[in-house]
Amino acid sequence: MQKNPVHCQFVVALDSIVGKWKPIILYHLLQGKPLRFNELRRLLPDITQRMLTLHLRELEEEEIVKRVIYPQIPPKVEYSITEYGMSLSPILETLHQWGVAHVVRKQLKKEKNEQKETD
Amino acid sequence: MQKNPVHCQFVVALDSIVGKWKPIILYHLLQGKPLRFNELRRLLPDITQRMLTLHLRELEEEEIVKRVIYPQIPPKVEYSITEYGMSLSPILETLHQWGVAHVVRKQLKKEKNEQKETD
DNA sequence: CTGAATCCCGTGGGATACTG
DNA sequence: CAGTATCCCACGGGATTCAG
Repeated sequence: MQKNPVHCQFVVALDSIVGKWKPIILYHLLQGKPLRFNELRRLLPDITQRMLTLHLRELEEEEIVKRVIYPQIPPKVEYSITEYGMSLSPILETLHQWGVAHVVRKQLKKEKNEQKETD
Repeated sequence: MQKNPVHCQFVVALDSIVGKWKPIILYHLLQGKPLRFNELRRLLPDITQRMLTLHLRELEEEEIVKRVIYPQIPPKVEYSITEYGMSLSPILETLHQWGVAHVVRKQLKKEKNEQKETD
């Protein structure tokens, strides 16, 4: 191992971001408002409880997300982005912009192909 | 599907970048010089032929990487970054920087913990 | 409400051998 | 040299059930 050129550490960053639901979780938390477990669930209708907790735990582990437990019945837990997690904001923004452009590009290409077929 | 808020398209970008070896492949190709198949293999000592071809095919599919075949014996194939692929450069750079910082941060934390233990 | 525990499956990726 | 073709396995992720 450790053969990665030091100049190539995006993998590290990717590890923190990758996971089927992490991006969208981060997206919602980056809105700023702390969200309860079930609020997140509602925002991600297709996620299972299991995956939501797993991903949140991982993000918490890396101090990207903060978990606050209010000791009361019924339980209340709030998740929010940490200050450190905020540092991801610009890179997610960049990724987002590229993503949008990429989608547009693909779409244009598709239309061109369909154009050809009707020729 | 299609429930992703339009404002959250980093997934698209991530798809183009993610894959065990894609980042490092891109890193090498972004150096600018076209590389032959076996040159890439030598640069990624642990990758299998299979995975190298698979990842290159995927990158080619998205027009991030260009594949040029020189019809000769023995065969010669060169891979290079496309102009479009170059547009990934800034986001990889950003990811890289964050990755480095993240590693440093983790290291510092680890040292702090070890410090505590010796108290 | 916020989880943890099980069980299960598809697929990304590895090892190895073969080919024009 | 630059790949395919097979076979195989680990693991990320899903469905479902139980619990404080």
